[in-house]
Amino acid sequence: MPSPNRTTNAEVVAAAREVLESAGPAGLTMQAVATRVGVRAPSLYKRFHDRDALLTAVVAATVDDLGGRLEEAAPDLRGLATTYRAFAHEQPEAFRLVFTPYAEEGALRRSSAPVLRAAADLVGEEDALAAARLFTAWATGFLQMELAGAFRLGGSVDEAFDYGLERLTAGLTATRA
Amino acid sequence: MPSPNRTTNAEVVAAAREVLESAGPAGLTMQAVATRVGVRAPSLYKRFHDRDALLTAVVAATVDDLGGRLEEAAPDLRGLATTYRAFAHEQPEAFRLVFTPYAEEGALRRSSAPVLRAAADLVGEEDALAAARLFTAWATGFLQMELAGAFRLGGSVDEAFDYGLERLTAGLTATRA
DNA sequence: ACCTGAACACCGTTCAAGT
DNA sequence: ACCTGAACACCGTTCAAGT
Repeated sequence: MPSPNRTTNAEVVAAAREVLESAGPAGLTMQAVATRVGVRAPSLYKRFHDRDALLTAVVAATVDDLGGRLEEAAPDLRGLATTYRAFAHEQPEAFRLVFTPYAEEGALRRSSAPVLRAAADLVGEEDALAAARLFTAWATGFLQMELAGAFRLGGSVDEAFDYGLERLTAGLTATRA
Repeated sequence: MPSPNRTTNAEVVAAAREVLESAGPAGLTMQAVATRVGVRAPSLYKRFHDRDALLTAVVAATVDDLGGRLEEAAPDLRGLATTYRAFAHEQPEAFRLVFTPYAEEGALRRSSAPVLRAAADLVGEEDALAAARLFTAWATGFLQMELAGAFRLGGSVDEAFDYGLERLTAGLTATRA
């Protein structure tokens, strides 16, 4: 058996995540990833069908990572929001890709369990899904705007985050009109 | 004066927006845009420094377009949310780029005026900015998730949108804790 | 069975030469 | 003054040939 495996899928994905964060999506080239794991670019095609498939794997690993952090977070909306935001700040480039067509629904569903539980605690099982979507949409949008620099003008971003979280929670617990 | 202008910046941007929607970001090549306006790719560099500059112009035009739609919308949060969502469905590829580093803060600020007014009507001038950010973050995140297919499983997307809008409005108008 | 050099297609970009 | 063909660098991808 000549030429034993010189790398693994997991190692390639880890290298791709590092390249993504340090060089952005345009810098995430097959050659850059290959060099980092010590092979040549064509070898990556034995493991991933094409660059898109590698990107999909990168996003899946990112979502799993995020899901793990959320499992460890304080199990209420404030704890989840804080953890979610810290993750976005730590891995901004990968975070930007989480809600794109690169994300598979399976990974997204797995990572949303902690949010669903916190939502159910707050509003009951019946509205849990809609409440979780409200929370996730707000947090995701807020972080995308923050990362895009849409808050460059006016006011404290931290205060806007706190205000949003507080009003959102108030809305979820307010009696139904 | 030989070789009079064979196109204009506005025409190039309009062509780029069409290519973007029909072929996605990867299909938005300088050649595809050039062909559509009847010149060769190198000619575009007389008008835009590089592809990134063209993309920035595309996003600016998109944000201005969105701002105009919001100005014409019913001036409350429900009217704005409906218009915002219709725009995202009509130009999904461009919408995805609005909250990326391609967006300039100037355009974003201009297009946010209607949201700021609706927010001020609801919560008063003091909290208008934070309330507008809460609303915009939720709507943006919701639409990004919807476009990414993150709602493929479970429940009606329309109902989730209505629920979010209703709870959000309730939270903004609830008395402060 | 995995890895690689060589090759090809395609794209962004530059620039000298046209009109 | 704007436009273009030709050229270059770079990247994704394929594949025959190595071990």
